[in-house]
Amino acid sequence: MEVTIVDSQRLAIQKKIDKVLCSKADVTSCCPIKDILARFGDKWSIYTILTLGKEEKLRFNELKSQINGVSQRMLTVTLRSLEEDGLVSRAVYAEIPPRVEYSLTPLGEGLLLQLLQLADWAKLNINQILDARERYGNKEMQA
Amino acid sequence: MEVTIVDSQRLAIQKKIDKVLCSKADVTSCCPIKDILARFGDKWSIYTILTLGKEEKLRFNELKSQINGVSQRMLTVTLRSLEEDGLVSRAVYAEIPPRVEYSLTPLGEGLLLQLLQLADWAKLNINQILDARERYGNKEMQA
DNA sequence: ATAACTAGGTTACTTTTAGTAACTCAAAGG
DNA sequence: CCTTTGAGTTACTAAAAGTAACCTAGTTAT
Repeated sequence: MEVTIVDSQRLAIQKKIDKVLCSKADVTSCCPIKDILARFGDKWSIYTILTLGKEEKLRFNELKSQINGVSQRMLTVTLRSLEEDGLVSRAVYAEIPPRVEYSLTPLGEGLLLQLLQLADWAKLNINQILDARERYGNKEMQA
Repeated sequence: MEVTIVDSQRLAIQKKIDKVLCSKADVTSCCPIKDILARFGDKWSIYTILTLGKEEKLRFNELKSQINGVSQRMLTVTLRSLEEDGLVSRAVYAEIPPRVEYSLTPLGEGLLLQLLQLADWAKLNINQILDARERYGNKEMQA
């Protein structure tokens, strides 16, 4: 149970990594994984996608109240960038007061499914990570 | 091919999301997915994990030259935080000039496998995202 | 013997990005 | 005519990412 990657897997993994990393020269221009991860590196994007995943449509203030701690500006900025990438769609109804409904696009739902897979791994391993952090903290103390 | 999530899946997904989001109150304290994603939200962590995945051990400057564009400080900071979380291990040899070897821990290799899965999705869908961005850019122009 | 090189960092500084608080719009209700 | 409502902006501050120059201590080259 010590080794996660066995030698037979290693070669295939190395090939895959090479493809993911693209050639060294143009990491910034073509690397899809960087692009995708940059998308939810900021903490609000994940919550926004997950929250929108629960109900098919949500209005701005419904989202704001369900995503605990987000400010208006941060939610606006997050939604705009998700919309820009085609992960979230925004429907504006010309009413007063205004009504705007947000929902995941099919592409956004696809990403949601990936996030949930990652969440499964996270749930299984979070304790190992927390333990490691604690050990590291103790080591720091001594130094 | 339009709809990614069919109704039969919807309920299971909603349940999963609820678990992932934890209760609204303690998002900051317990949410594993936030913790995991926060880990490679910064752009260098992904590259570091992927690069370490290719070879079992790498020295500081080998890493630095393989991760195109990273500065010494950023690599140091990134490696320290990965080490803190138990994803990367750091072996120091008391020589002059110093030798320090970095490698993925089993936990880190587990995360690597997850990242590669995500990369598969990213590769399949990056064009849709780039197209959406272009459309959005054009819409902006008109406004 | 001193200048430059090495590996693996730090320190001090600058630029981006995240985040907060207060303001806007236009109509409806009191 | 003053407040409320929903969905945002604007102007500002705090925090994070990133850069450039420096450090250490022993080895080789001049």
